[in-house]
Amino acid sequence: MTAVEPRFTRDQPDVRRRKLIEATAHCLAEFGHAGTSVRAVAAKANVSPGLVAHHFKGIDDLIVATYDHVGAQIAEILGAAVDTAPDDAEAKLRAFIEASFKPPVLDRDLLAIWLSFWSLVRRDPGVRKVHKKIYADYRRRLEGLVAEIARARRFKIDAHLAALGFTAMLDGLWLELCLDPTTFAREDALRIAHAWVDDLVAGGFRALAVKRT
Amino acid sequence: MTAVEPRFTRDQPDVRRRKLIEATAHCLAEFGHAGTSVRAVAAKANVSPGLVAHHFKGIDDLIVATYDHVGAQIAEILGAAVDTAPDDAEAKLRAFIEASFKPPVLDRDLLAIWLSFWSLVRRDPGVRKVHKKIYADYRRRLEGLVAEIARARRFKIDAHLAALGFTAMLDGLWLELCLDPTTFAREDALRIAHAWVDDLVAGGFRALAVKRT
DNA sequence: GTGCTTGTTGTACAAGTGTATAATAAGGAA
DNA sequence: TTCCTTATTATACACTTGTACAACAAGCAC
Repeated sequence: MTAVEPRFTRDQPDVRRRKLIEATAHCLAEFGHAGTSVRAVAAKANVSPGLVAHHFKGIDDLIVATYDHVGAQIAEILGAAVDTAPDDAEAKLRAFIEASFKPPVLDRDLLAIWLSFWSLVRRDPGVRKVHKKIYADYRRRLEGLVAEIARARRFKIDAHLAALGFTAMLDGLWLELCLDPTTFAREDALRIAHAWVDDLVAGGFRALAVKRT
Repeated sequence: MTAVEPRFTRDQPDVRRRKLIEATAHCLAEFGHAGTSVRAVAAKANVSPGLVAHHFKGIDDLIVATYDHVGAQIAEILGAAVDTAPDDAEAKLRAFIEASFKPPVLDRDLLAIWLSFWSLVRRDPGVRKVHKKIYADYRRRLEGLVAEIARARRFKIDAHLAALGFTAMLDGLWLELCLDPTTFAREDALRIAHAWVDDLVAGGFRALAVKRT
């Protein structure tokens, strides 16, 4: 009854790919972009280096897949926060803010993934495409909420521009908070973001009322 | 009269360091973080690889020096925009905005430097220190202008928080514009940033009036 | 001129990189 | 069971990387 345990286990391609993607995320978090190589990922996944090449074109391809995967997770978390909030555009916008500034969104490890992905955007058209899609979805959701608030409160605003600015502010706060949590706290970021909504609700940003030409 | 030209020229250490720093900036812009090695920098500077090691501890040290150098340049450009603007806080703030969204500040090459520096912040305490200093200076200038506007217009605001939010928005717009200039234009970024100032001048962001506890 | 300091080169080496390859074996199908 | 597909391993190769080192020479002091 000496069960000979197999030297390795076979996985379905998509299962193995997901495991490799998760290993890549851990490597980026632990070693950064420079320390994330095919071999490092393979070691993290307890797998031979050759297997990585069998499933992905290279380390860049793997990072793109990781961004795609993690990006979808984040979008789902933020989406869930909006969906479970009361049926009111302002409440949903505030729920979005709350979800943005707590884990797992507010997370240094996540920034590490984002940074190495951003550094690929310029050189790789495929990467650029994924980045564009994720950000477009991200902005569309906020733009819809802003437009709905304006409609309910009966004032005009260029929701597209307003959402662009709001997205940038959230992004900037998130980035700087992940980079260096000592300069200001997440409570500060929350106050700033909520104050922006206060101002929007009060009919602020009148300068953005006219549709851009 | 066959002038034997010297095989190489000797530079003062600080001169050579600056040349290497500029070569590093070019490498980061052209090849990205992954393609910026001691050898690549040396080649770009028409210098032997060994010389880089003679002046800098390694490639990371060089990137930090590059960030420090370029960061000071940018601070100077933005500072000059503020200083040459009319003696009015609002005008100065708007001049700051204008300078932020045109070259050489709005520049993909600059983002490449910033990205590779950000990716070092987490791991290296020295890098963290430089980053902290540059951002503190950056925010202090904006905070001063915001406070002056509030004083002149006789309303209360937490200038610290307001400047934090404004900085984040400028950062976010700048980042996304450098990453992908096709989604929105610099004119959009300008409108958004100026609208924020409009709102500030009109006494917006009243939610930030109370000093944080 | 002469000598000295040190910026600079060229080379060498060990370690790490991506990738290709043949050999292996896990696990489902028949 | 037997066969077959292919996920997986192990190894090898050519290349790049950071770093160390001795030799060299530019340019200043004298």
